[in-house]
Amino acid sequence: MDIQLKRGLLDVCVLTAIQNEESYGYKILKDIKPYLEMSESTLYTILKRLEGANMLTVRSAEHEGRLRKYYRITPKGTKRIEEFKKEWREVVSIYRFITKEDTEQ
Amino acid sequence: MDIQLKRGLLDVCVLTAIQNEESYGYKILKDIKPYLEMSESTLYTILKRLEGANMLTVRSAEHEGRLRKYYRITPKGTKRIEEFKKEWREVVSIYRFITKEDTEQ
DNA sequence: TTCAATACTTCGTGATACGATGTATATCAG
DNA sequence: CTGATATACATCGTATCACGAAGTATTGAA
Repeated sequence: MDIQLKRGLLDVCVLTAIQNEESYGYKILKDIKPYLEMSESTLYTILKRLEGANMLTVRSAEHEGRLRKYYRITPKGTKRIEEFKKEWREVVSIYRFITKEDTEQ
Repeated sequence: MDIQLKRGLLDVCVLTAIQNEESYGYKILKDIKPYLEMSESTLYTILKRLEGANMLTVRSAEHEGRLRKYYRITPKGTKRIEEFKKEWREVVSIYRFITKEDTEQ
């Protein structure tokens, strides 16, 4: 899938993945992959960014000898998802513009 | 509208605007604006990029004392639009992932 | 012991949208 | 005549960002 087209979806996908219960990097990646290909470096970059924007909080915990960082969504993160849904209407109207102009169908 | 969300739509919008008949920068901008806010510098950057990618061709012509550059779509440009439409299905499936996870509705 | 899976990190790079700024002409109101 | 607005295109610098590459470290199965 075209990178540019992904860009507006990545952040919201990550927030969605931790929306109902806290999760950790590796699991988030697995959960998202069936819908959207995302590399590890991309995910951890996004998690840092979302943390910086106060859209999620982090806690570290040890799980079977390995470090895990659990991410939990904040109200600001939830708000971000809601805003995305509102903007989606605009996206659909742009999609209609693109398909409407196609007289060849 | 969020810049990131725009990114995958801009190129295709511009191609759509010249899909049925050749057009020029200023007119393309006006045609697209009702659907999607785009600055002049962005448009001309995109037109250059699409020209470099052989998705459109350019011819210069004088119109009432002013220079105009007319842009015409190429088969490669048309193909780009078609590919976008195919990718759209993936985008919709991602949108469903985002809304489906929302148990609060 | 070698490999895959789990788990997170950092660095560098290329792509790109956009604001700011500039050039130039036509038109129209005052 | 003057100033503002619309038309029309161009360039530069910057900030954002996705990603590949490479690295660290543990567990468990072949």
